[in-house]
Amino acid sequence: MPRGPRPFDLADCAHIGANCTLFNLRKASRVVTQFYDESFRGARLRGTQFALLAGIYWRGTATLTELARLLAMDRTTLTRNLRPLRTRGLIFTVPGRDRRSRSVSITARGRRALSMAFPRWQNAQSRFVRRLGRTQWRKLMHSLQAAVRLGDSV
Amino acid sequence: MPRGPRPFDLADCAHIGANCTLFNLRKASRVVTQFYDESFRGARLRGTQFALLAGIYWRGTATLTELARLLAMDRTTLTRNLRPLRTRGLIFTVPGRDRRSRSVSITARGRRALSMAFPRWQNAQSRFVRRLGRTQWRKLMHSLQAAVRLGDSV
DNA sequence: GCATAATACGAGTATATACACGCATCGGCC
DNA sequence: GGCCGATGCGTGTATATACTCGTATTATGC
Repeated sequence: MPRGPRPFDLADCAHIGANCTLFNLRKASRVVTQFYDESFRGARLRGTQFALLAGIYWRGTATLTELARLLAMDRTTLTRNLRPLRTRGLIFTVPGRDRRSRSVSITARGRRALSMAFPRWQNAQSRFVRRLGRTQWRKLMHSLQAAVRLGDSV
Repeated sequence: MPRGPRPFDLADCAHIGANCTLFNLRKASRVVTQFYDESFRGARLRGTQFALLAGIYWRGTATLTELARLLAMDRTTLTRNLRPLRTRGLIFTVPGRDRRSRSVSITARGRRALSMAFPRWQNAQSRFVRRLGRTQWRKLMHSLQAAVRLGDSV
């Protein structure tokens, strides 16, 4: 007769390293972050900051909430990530339509920093695509964007 | 006659959101982390901590450096990530072969926590695979593992 | 017009991540 | 046996990330 559910699923935990989406995604994130930051070493921007600044440049003026949603980032995280950029005068915030909201924009200095760092991004990006192979890279990008879309509906 | 390289590549920066591997990977990482952590809400472990604990369980006893390499994680990051697990008595460290090295192992309490949280992981994992579609999920995993392998040779 | 829900934001707290640096220890070389 | 590079770790510092809570403002229902 059945003994009911096992109390321990420990044996199954052995396969988490191979099967867990979260584990593998974060691991890849660490690897790629370090890969890109190699190219940004010695620059005053990191890869993450460069991408954020480029996002602000691309988006034009946006409120914190809009930008956070665009980046699938918690709003309070965005606020804190903006701080080093703001301190260095690469971005600025002004009151939005409401007296509640604040809008973020890139400064001239920010545009200069962006264009100065662009070759470093290009270097990291091309190194990465070459090492992975363009076909495999495209698959990776498609898969990532499919995963990101899951967040939109939530 | 050629004018040399343009001083500004700002126009190209507009495409970073679509092309940058780092940006898209970190964005996906945020989305998926939140997706998994929904299932771990109310539990005493987060998704990341569960995965780390499962890794320690799977690996058996390992030094910090070995484990960090296995996770593609900076050694000092691992030390800090272990702290909350250690404080709660889910893992313990003993001197290794050397008097320099320290080995990490899971405790009985850690095994219990792991098996208690396993259904939550299973819930998140199955929800994710279902939402993404099994075929697309497999592609994602393959792509991520290919990206991770880039770190091995570095 | 006013009470109330909804929206927008920051601060506090905690984890996740990595680099630079320094300390302790080990192994090899003389 | 002692020096010296290599190895293993922890701490200090800084960024990256998200949740909870509190405050201010706006919109809505009556």
